[in-house]
Amino acid sequence: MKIKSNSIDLKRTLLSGQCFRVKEENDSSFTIILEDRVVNIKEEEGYLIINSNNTDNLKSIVINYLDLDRDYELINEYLLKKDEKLKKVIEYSKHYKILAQPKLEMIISFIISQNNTVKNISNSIEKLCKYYGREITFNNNEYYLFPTLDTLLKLNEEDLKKCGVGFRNKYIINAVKEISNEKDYIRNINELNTEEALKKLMNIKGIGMKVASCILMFGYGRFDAFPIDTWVKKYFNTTNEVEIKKLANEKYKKYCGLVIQYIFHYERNRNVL
DNA sequence: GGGCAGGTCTAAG
DNA sequence: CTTAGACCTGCC
Repeated sequence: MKIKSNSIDLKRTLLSGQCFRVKEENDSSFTIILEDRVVNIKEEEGYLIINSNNTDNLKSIVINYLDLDRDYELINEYLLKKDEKLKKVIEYSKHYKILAQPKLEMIISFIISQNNTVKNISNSIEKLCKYYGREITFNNNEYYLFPTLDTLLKLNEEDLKKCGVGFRNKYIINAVKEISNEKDYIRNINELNTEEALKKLMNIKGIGMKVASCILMFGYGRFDAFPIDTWVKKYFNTTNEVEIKKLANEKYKKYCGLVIQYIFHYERNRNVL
């Protein structure tokens, strides 16, 4: 299958640290695991060549995941008008998009991310999927889906330790319980405004401000929830999160989270990607 | 080997 | 309400 690329920069978008389960292949295509299937994407002259073990509804799933329908050009123009100093940041990030990733996976993944390195996070998630996710064969390789809520619910602390998540095992068990205790927990989050959604997520032990923001940003496409980390603090030259938040909210309004993510991307990756 | 990594919880002032 | 310490693990 072939769709227009809408000038997405696959490398920067997929390898920038927002996605923990992506593999860059030798032919410079990318393989990702998306909900119920394995998908390979290759960029070619303004188009994306898509392959998958399951072609049902594939087009709209990929478009949604890569956020291809959103007019980033328009947003970027708006932001640049608001703040000339963003020029370098936006120039670097203009073909970078915010992925819309599976929500449960985001919740668990970002709980694992706390006080951790990207490499460790990826390893843990990979093991979690390999041990407890459904196996899929694609192009003669084995892949594993992210485990379902019901499967996760059956795991004990030892099962999780085997995945190398360490002390976060208790957080995951607790989170999974909370989520399944409320009917449609995952969907209910989406009914709330961003501030309420953050609060609700943070009721789960192991989810703080940073993790909750990441979940809303990368799972729910909330461009006004944003993760403040060391890179962002460096850019603003202050460690005061309240100050950064206020400043960004006032200046960039409903795109403040996107700007923060651009800044993170720029500061963290510009020397390597 | 010690230190550290996209944080969060807990206990104590 | 603010602020140290502790925390699994793997890799530099």
